[in-house]
Amino acid sequence: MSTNSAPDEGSPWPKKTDRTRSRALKREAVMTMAVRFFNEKGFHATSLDDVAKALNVTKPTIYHYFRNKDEILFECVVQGLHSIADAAGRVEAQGGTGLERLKSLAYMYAICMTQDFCICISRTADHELSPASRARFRALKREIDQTMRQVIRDGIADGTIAPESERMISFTLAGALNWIARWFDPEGPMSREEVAQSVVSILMNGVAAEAGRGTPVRAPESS
Amino acid sequence: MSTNSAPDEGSPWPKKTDRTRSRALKREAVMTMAVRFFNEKGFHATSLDDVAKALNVTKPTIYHYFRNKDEILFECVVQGLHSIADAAGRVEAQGGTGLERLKSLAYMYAICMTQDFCICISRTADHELSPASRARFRALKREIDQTMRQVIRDGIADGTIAPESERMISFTLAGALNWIARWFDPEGPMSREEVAQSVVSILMNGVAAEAGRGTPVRAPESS
DNA sequence: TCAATTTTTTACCCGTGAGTAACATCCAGG
DNA sequence: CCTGGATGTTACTCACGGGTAAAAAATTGA
Repeated sequence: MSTNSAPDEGSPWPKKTDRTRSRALKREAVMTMAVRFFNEKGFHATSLDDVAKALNVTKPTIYHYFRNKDEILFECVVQGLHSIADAAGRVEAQGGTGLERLKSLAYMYAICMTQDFCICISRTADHELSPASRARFRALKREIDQTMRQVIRDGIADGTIAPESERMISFTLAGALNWIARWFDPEGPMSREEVAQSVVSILMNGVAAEAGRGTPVRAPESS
Repeated sequence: MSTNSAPDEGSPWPKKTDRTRSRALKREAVMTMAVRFFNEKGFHATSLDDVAKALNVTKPTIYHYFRNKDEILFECVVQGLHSIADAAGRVEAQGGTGLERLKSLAYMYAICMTQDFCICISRTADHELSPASRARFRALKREIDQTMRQVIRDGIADGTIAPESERMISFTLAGALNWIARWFDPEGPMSREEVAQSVVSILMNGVAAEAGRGTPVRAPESS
């Protein structure tokens, strides 16, 4: 990384490191504040003046750390996506049946969805991002989706997951899990762990009691 | 309605009716066009000039039929909510066990979520509405939620629905169902009926095959 | 202490889009 | 045919907010 040949072992830390560290810290501070606004008021309704004021600085200061508003949003969702992808990666490596791994994955996913950067994912429609960011956003989401589908396929293969369409299962799970971001309240009656536990259990075992399992849907007459 | 005392029985329809009818038709036309833009580009990113141009009129014409932009969005989501509430009402009246009624409700809900006005509900964050509209929006959603919870309670009482938390069940279902609005593509491989059928079946019966039902979630180590 | 660099501010520009005023047009009914 | 209401247009106002230029302030290294 460094261009000078002197060893980095010297006790007094090189200034450069300190500089970049504090710069990174300030970027983080901007993102943490911004994501809170985005989640509460929405991306469009949040002005960078709002964010700046909340950080006790002025708008151009923010532009010293980010190229534009889009970049801030993008880095927020990427941060969230990384935390989910990490969890997914850990689960993929873990042993067990397909169902066991899917449970772990869904549980971790649910936990993530109660935190700011992931909440931001769920609330961000991709048309809010610039075309370039949008493409990368979608690609990252697809990666996670692929991991999930692989686990589902494994589970269907080993007989622990019901042989429904893998595509429909992943959409259904993603829906229920992403939706958590919309209603979870950290001040509410249940902890994030309890919520995750409960939602996953419902998804895995279904809503029906043992008795009525497998009966077809009866739609009411007319449209 | 009319101030004149003459009977409305005359064969040639009174002009007043015609007027109000065409006015209503034009309001509808505006909404149908607007909702398409809202769903595709988002509410904030849609300008009324866009909508007007697509209808071959100018912006002030739209203001002749709606007080402001908020009113348009509000009436769109209300239209969607009414279609869901109607379905919910029909299901509530229908006989059968709690589970059977919940299945019907979820099925109808899913069908609705593939249509423009309901898609708009799912994509509309309530901070996009004015405080007044937002309150009514929430109230309508709560009504539907109450109906759903009642059905769930009935099902738990009659033993056809698993005795999980009614609140968690309704959130999980709502999430999976509302999410349909985000990914369903009428041009895609499955019809709306097939999608609804499949999602409902997964929700009711769960993802797990018979074998692995009821085993607890194992979270991967660390966070 | 002084020069160079980074960080932050003040003071702007400018495009966009909601909403309006005032004028034109079209139609009924007397 | 002429008047009044409904419908539509042109031509605007105006606030808001993303983004920038340039100067000031703070920091660092010598």
